[in-house]
Amino acid sequence: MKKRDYPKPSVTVDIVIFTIKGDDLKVLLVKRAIKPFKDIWAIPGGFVRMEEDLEKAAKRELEEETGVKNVYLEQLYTFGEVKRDPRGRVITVAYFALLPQIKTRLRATADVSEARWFSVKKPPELAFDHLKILKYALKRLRWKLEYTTIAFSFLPEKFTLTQLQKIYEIVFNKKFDKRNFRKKILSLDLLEKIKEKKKGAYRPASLYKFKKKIGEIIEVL
Amino acid sequence: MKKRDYPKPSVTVDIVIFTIKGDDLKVLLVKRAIKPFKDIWAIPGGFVRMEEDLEKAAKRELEEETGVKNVYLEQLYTFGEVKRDPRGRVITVAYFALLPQIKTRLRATADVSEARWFSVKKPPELAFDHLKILKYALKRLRWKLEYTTIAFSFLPEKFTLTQLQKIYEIVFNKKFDKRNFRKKILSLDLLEKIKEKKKGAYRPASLYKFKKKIGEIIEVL
DNA sequence: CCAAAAGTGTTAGTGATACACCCATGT
DNA sequence: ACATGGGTGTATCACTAACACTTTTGG
Repeated sequence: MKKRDYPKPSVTVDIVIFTIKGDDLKVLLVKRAIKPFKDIWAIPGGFVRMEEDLEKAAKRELEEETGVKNVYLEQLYTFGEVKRDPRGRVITVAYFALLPQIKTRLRATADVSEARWFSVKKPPELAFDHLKILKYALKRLRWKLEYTTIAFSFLPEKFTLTQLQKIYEIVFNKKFDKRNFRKKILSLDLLEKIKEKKKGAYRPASLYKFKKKIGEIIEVL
Repeated sequence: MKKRDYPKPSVTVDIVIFTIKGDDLKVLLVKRAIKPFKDIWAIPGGFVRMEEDLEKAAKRELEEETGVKNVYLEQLYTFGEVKRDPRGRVITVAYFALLPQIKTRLRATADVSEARWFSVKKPPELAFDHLKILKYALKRLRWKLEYTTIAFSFLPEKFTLTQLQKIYEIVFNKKFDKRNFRKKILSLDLLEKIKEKKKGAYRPASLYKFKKKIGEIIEVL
């Protein structure tokens, strides 16, 4: 039996890409080169192609914007209100991604004149319902950081406990007690101390690495 | 600027509807009356209409199947693999709903020859990737029961602590200690003891009601 | 008075928090 | 020798888990 073709909504994937730079949690935003919301900042995304899985579409967009592969990526929520896009019915499957503190080459594309990292503390005016999406992503990020091991996704392979603690302090925007933090992290038995030490000024810190493979996230509830 | 119309995926909402009957957690399934997967059981759902919000579509489907309104409903996940529907590209936004133990009038529709409650312990063969969706919903249900107050969504307005405990025991498929359970629940200060007692054989149990309005779910982490 | 479910406290162990000083290195 | 971040232990408190008997009612 063949079904008549009813009009269909458009489907996009948008990706809230977080990273940590300096003392700030940053989100990647793009400036729209086309209407609607021309010259307004937005969460990067694009239409889902017919022949590509949703998650693959998200990965493609992520790589197009940042040049980065193999990072933590998770589906966030699907936004499907009728009136959220003035052009017509658009359903957006939002993802969020965490990038380690590496140099990314941000790229402009046909629809986008500029891409930049913004502190989540003071985002610019955002197109569509993207502020809502960003807030939702932040909530989920904090939650995941508390109850899983995704924090490691922000770090390079080798890192110090102080670096790790700083990730938590930045994301939650508060200080933690050094001894308690270390006790708790080490008691989870997720880290391996490696011989190497961090070079640089002052007393060198021990480097650790995550025992599990990259991308393997553990619930530590 | 008008964008050319590219081919678009179809979008459906499917709803995993749970309730508790007797000593079993049940899920509502429908038998498909049309191809593909004709006469195979499936999670109820349907196409999203252009002029209706996603969540509204889910509520409509829910009411069509069960005649019930105002129940707990939450977006679960969006399934968007290319090959998940043999008819072509279909993206499914899955929801899950919890029904109190009430008499529902299950309804057949044009696409559905029958609707029935199945124990989640032994579901029949399911169409499409619906087994995956069901498993995902179960996982989320258990999680939510542990860390929020959705358990009350399974109960009528007035209930006994034993009824509440039984919900937990059924969903987690294990026994809990009566004293510890009561202590914990009561310490959350969510329940109000009401004067009424449960009538029936043996010692009558105190009835309680949830202090918050229906649908108000609280994280109790 | 018997059957059945309701109701109730204490103890031990575990994990969370609060808190301050010495150490290793580079300059 | 000093400035800077690295590294460590203990005591208290709150929460969790284990465990068994008495009470109330209907029949």
